Amino acid sequence: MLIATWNINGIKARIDVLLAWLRERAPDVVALQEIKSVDETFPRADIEALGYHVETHGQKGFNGVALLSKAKPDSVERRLPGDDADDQSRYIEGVWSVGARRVRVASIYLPNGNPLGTEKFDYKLRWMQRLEAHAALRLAEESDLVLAGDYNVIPEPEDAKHPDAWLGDALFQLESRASWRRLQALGLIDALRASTDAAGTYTFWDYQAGAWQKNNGIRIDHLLLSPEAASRLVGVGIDSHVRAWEKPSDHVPVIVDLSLS
DNA sequence: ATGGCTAAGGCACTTAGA
Repeated sequence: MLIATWNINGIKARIDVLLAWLRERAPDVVALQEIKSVDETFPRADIEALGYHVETHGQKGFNGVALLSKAKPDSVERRLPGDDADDQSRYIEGVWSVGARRVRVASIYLPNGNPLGTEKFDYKLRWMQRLEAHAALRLAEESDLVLAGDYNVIPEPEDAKHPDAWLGDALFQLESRASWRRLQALGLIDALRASTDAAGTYTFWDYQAGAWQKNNGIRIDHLLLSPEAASRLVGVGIDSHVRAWEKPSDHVPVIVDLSLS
């Protein structure tokens, strides 16, 4: 079962690229972030024509997450619990039956948090605390769980081409990285790091200053797996070639292959 | 100290991203 995450950076601007990648990869479940669209104007027909079911949690102008899947989910939940006043669309999760197993997949768009010293960074850290609490509840179910998304966290220095350049950035702050580590202390496994310790495995390259051409990237898009899911992990990939396509997102898809059923 | 680009809203430029 192929499960992917991709910050698409605007679904309407990226529909052709998305359809081409869906045809090429034929993933079973796709977690999208930054759809930058309300639910009503999400281009669902084009995606449904390829045989995908579409669940959105959109917002006007920015943010927004979605789940695409070959099979219709048994159930879907929107919003990360823990703050009823939070009206930013950054979380959606679904459950699919695969044989006798139940697989839960979340699409997460974690707040960027810049600039430091502002409410935005506080919001990022509070959001991460809420994610920790929610992940702990889900892990207690002891079943297949994939928390996929744009975490906006550079976990370690080897996850950036120029780590020093990120020292003053919310993505590489000790507090952000500490919360990331606490998620793993709960039992979640970083799928990419379960398969390789290689440096230079990036998922984002800025549009500016020839970052792609210089491979000046960072790894911020992640799939965290429950122990049950991790025991079925048979492959991890970063589809970095998509970054070289016409009109690309600045993020690329990251994908895991789970051997279920 | 310095975001060089891109998307969206809405129709000139601002906000947001990472």
